[in-house]
Amino acid sequence: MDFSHKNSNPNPNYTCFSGNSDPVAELELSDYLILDDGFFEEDNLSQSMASSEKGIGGANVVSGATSKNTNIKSKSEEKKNKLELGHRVAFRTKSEIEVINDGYKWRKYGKKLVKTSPNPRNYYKCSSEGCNVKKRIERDRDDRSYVITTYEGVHNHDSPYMLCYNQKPLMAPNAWTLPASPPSSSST
DNA sequence: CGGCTTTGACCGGCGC
DNA sequence: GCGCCGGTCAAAGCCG
Repeated sequence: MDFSHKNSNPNPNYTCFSGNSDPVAELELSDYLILDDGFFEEDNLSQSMASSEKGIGGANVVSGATSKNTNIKSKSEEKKNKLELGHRVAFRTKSEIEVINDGYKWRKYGKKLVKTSPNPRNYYKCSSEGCNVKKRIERDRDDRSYVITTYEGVHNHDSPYMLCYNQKPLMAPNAWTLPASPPSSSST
């Protein structure tokens, strides 16, 4: 697996976390799935995950769905973007905490109790300006010690941790704080 | 005071 | 056409 893509999906085992009492160190990545084009039925998430445990590591990171960097003008517009992006990734991690620190800054915008799971599903958006990536977090309905995280979209900026990692040997306490504008290194 | 979380309401899609 | 369900919005409250 290659997690080193600049703009690709977040890696739970991020290097920069080390030495900062990071929660990630307490979890283990159990499964990693690509949900591009939505071939994956969320309703079967747990079951598919469980079965996939027989052979972990077969998924490849699919990059190339460059973010449209669209400002949301309406719900329909957003849904359209979602369809255009069509770039989803889900993975299951064994963790006591639900919010996996993946190096990006997320803002919670919703919480919903869904039929497919006894556990509430939490909705997060990337709080970085212009970045329209979303993620859903819910506990595995079969094994609540696992957290299922689904990412939707691709970040059009580097992770704050990445910046930190590139600039400093140690992470500043407020490393979350992003510069006013995304780094110019983002794809154009 | 600013940013974030919480939570109920609302909206659109889908199945019956 | 109706009801259900998932996803999102937005106001209010909380916290640093």
